[in-house]
Amino acid sequence: MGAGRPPTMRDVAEHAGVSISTVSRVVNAEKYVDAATRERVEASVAALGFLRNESARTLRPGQRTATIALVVEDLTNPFSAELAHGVEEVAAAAGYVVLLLSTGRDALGDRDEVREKEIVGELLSRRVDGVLMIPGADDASGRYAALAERAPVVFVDRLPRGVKGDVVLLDNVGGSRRLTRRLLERGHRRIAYVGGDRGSGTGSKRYSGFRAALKAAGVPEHRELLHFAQHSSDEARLATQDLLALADPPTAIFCDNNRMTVGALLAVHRARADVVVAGFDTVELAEVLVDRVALVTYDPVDVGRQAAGLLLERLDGVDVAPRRITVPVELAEFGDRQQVHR
Amino acid sequence: MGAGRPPTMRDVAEHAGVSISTVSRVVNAEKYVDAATRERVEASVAALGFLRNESARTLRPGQRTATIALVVEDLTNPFSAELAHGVEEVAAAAGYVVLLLSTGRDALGDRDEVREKEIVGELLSRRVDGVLMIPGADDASGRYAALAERAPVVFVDRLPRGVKGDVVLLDNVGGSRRLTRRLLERGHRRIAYVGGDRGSGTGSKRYSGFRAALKAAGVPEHRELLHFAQHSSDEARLATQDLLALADPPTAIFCDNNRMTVGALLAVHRARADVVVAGFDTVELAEVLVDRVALVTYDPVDVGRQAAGLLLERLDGVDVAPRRITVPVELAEFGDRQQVHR
DNA sequence: CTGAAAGCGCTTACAG
DNA sequence: CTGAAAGCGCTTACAG
Repeated sequence: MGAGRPPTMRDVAEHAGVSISTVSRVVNAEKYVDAATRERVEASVAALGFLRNESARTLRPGQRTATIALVVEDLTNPFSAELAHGVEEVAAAAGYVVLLLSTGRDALGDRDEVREKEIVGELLSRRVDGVLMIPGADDASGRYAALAERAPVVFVDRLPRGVKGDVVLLDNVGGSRRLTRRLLERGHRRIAYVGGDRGSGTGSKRYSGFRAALKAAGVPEHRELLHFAQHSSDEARLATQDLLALADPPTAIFCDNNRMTVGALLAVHRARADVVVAGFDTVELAEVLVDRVALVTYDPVDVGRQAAGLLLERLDGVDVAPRRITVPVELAEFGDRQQVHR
Repeated sequence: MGAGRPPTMRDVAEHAGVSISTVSRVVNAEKYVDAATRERVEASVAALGFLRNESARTLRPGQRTATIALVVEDLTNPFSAELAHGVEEVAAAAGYVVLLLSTGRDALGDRDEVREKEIVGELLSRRVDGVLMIPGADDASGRYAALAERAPVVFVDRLPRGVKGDVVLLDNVGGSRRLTRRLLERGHRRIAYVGGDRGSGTGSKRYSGFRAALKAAGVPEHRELLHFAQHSSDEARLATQDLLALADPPTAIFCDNNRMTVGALLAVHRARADVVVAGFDTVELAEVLVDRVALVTYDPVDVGRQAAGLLLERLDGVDVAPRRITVPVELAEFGDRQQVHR
């Protein structure tokens, strides 16, 4: 490891007996290079194991770094991981490379703003060509706007308040409403809600869909059935445990993201409770989990592909007003006893 | 988006009325800068929104790119995603950024060598400071060796034949052996094996552990119970289906990675079969899945942290013989009917 | 088709 | 403590 100084174009030029300009032309596959010269240079490139220094190439204004960044909160969430997969796939096919940054969360479960500002600086310093980002809820500090001013940004999953830019969204309201309506159709009237961050655009959208469905059906919400601000599957598990212990427990539990669903499934399984677990997001092996599960599903890989596609278009010079793609979602039911039967 | 040319040190120098050298000193927090000068420069940096161009900095020999690369096969595998999380965490804390590359697999389920060579070129061109890589089984083409010659590489999960370098391994043989022994202790004698890529160091290690346990117990292997080369959970599901349909079906099924386990769980669940599913790797919600599950578990995030740690040490100049870390694994049983009872 | 030269934005001895 | 100058490895007009 750590060999000597890597060969430069100058080394190649000397080896091939041509000028640096000519080496550059060959390396960049330009036309108007004599076939024999080209061959000689290519032989030297191979002989020396020359690989163009990308930092040097990038230095000249107007040159791209061929790098895009993906900023997520936490890659251990399958949504982020699958998203990243879709992004990488599309980026690689277009000759881009992906820089991966995690924002993490602070002790309260909020985005770490300091870390996010640090990340924005990092991205701008490195002159990435564009950024894909799952943003926090708002942009009070102006960090997203500052970023978007200097580089094309495509937001994923939500658009922070006060920022404009391309965005790829899920049908959060529609998905929640349809799932809730389905539960109502099955006869459920006491439907609990176990939700994550209510401040995140995503969470509030999903809750509003849930609410709209109840309202449309004339079914009242029950205070004691609503649990917000659960920050982990473990917290969701405990919340669910509480719900199941109520004198008049819910017959269905709506979970507003995959972490919540996992927690609820665990609690329901352990209690051998007779309740439908309904959730937004795919959970692997859902059908094997609990007797009765209903999910809002979609393909996070596809979300990543679409977001990367939008960004690449911007990088190719597409200069139109901010665009919005909404990825459709589907309903999936598992277990044959979805109906309420109490 | 896409503002004008970003400000350079020269702009800052003019704005502050000092030389470029002085700006550089301030930006790099060097000593021996007059306090007043420093303040003036810092004010100009803030006023102009200056961010040092990292490509330019990097150009000078001996300067780091502060970039490490992580090369995985497929980020949709939770192992890779959690690994990436651990890597990013440690890298970020040390001031490094992570470039994420996926090799993918070709139609036959093998590593795409062409893509891997492309990736190696990309990494070297970008002068990443170091590389973390889950390698393919061998290095017939010499691509890993070529990479390791020019940059510090830490291999993860397996060391390709014919290459030397630091490596972080799991206790594949030991984990498989212990799990298999446990099954034998529970009375199982007909234990099937559903395995992925047998050529990958990982797969062959896990199989040899399985085999060693059977041998030690004097239990013969049965040809019809061995299914190798399953490339997806779906293939594993079908293989399991076949196993369950045998005249004399297995009482336990050993799955050699998480994909296999998922497939087996689905098949067993659908068939309501009375069989223990045993597997290497964690599968989320394992306890909720099937009546009887036994797993070899470990923390992939920790694997990532350890691998990144080794790499960072190399980058800090640690110059010792190739090192090997083996991450311990644990056994976890779910369900209270692990014993064979037929 | 090819080369000499300027310049990209930094860092780093070298003077002072 | 500060500045002028060289140089990192490329690309790109500009001549020829």
